[in-house]
Amino acid sequence: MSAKGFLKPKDDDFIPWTEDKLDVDAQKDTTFVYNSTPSLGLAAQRQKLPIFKTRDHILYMLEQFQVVIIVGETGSGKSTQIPQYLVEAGWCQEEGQMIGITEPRRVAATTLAARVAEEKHCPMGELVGYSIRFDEWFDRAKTKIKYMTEGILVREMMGDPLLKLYSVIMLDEVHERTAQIDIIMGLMKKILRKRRDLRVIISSATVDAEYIRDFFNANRTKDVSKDTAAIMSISGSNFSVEVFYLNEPCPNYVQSAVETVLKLHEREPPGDVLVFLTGMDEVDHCVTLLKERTSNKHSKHGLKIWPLPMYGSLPPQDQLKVFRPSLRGYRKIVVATNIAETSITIEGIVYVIDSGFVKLKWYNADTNVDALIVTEISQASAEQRAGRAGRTRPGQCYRLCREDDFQKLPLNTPPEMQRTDLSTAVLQLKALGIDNVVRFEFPSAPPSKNLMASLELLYALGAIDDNGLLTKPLGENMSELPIHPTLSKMLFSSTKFKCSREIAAIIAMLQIENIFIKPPGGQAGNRARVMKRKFEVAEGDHLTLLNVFNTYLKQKQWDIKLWCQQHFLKYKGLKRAEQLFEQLVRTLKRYDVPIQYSSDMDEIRRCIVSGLFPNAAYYHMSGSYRTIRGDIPLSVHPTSVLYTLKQPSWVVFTELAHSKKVHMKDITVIDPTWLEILAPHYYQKTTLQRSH
DNA sequence: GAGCACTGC
Repeated sequence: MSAKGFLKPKDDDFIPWTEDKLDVDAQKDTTFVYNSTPSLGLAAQRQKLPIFKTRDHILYMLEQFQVVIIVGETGSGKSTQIPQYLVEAGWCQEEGQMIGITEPRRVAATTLAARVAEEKHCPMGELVGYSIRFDEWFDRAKTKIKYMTEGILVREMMGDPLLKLYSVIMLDEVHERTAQIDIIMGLMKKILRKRRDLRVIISSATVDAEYIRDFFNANRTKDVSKDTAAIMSISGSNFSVEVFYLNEPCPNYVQSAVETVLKLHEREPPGDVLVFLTGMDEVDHCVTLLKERTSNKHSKHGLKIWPLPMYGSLPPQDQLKVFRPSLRGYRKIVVATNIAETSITIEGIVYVIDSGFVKLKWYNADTNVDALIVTEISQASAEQRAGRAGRTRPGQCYRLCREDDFQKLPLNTPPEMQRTDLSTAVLQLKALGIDNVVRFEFPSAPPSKNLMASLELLYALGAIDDNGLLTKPLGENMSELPIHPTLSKMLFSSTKFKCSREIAAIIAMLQIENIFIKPPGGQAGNRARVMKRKFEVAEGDHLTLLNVFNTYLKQKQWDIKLWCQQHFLKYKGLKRAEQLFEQLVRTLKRYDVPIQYSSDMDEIRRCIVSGLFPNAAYYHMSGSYRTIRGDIPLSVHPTSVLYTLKQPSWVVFTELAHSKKVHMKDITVIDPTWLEILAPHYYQKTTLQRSH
């Protein structure tokens, strides 16, 4: 059955291996006692889920252990069922106590809450509720099951350090190891020492279960009966997936993916295909190649192929196409970025082709910013991708590498904490009472170089003092805002420049990427360029964004969607910017910062420098920019308004994007004397003169 | 001449 060029691995259906391993471990830790309480009032449908037979087991484990790590595949129903079991078993009987469940994504929090509310036949926000930014639906008196995003729980910890509102916290999808979940786990370990009654359920899908158990296990003796954390596993309802490898390493995975699609298409029975590549360019290229190679060609099953791209920046109407079932006589080939690994699920996929690569954020301590780098995926990630083939029936996964090389891949993707800019996380930890972040028990310690760089930045911004303590009020106020510290500094210094309203607007706009729609080439492309030019100002991108935002607000009376369309602006993006803007204004008011309108563009630019001064660059005689500190060569990003204008001598930027070159994004033209005045502690006059 | 995916009182 296997397509040519692929070797069948030794009896290696990928699903059972984690499970077997973990089951053995769980058995070692404890003797299971099943109590036989009859489960009353449960819908028959719920009882059919694979998790149901382990219901009593889970409840038993929770009585024995403070922390229970549950390893289960998607489709086991753990995210919807466990909270209900807990309520049924009386874990929320105490007045006002709840079960809290964290999710890494907003959609997960809302859709899970909706499903559980439906199963419980209750209106949303009563017994079952959710809380995500800008949208919450729960009742302090009635809600017993609350789904939320991870960030929300971190915020709640700032006001309720022992999480007294909760009797059980369930952390879902912990294997994704977001920065927020690592903060939560580190703090949770401290909370558990103080609150013996609190229980934590950790749901994870991969091999890091043992690592997490050891992290939480408070038992330092050899006597396993004293363990406080244990693992149990739940089988899912996924079908088996047969895995194939290449005989020879492949030099070009896009090309190899195309060939694999074509071979598979000719030989294998009907069923849709999902191809994993790393970025938009590769996806578009692959789709083009597939279309070229297969015009009018039918497979032996009489099928034609229907290639579709899928990535985050694709217009929503095009994204929706991948969810449509294949037309009769067609085999759907979805060519996607990592978006299809966890964020979206496409039904009907039977074949997965995995390039083995992904673009990941990596912090660069030299430039002080995150860069996107094409990286080999981990084995765990590869399993997750393969699993996408087994959702409706047994599937196949073709890995575009040799099996030997696959075995050499890291088991897990490094947690976000070890890869990305830590300044926001460090500021949050300080606000959560962790004065010495170097000694904080991170589930996985970040590189100390990165930690030091973030402390240095926070110090330069004035958020922490000589002792590393949060300054009052600046550092404390900054930690409350869900934005990068350079931006929150900018916001709080806006009082001095009497332009808080405009700075809030600029920051809100910076949170939305690609506010300008770029139609694919031709006449529309030209019109879009003309429209964009209407908003552009020579001072740079920040003031251009302010211009767009202000003009948008003025249009409000009229048909705003049409206006956005005519000006090639994303209506949804602007709508969200407006929401963010209002939230920032509310926060400012809470701190008694007056909301001041300003039309003094120089003052606004000075205020921008007061936060972005660490990201300053000058025009070098070599014809490109250089960072003032470190002398790293930089270019203007093609989306910047400065790209087509005469290159100014001095700029500050918000972000860097690494591709072939390092590009500055969202730039403002500055006067170098502002750096001397606004950041004398950071730049010495001599450095600036040398650069000039 | 260029954009993995998320998130946040």
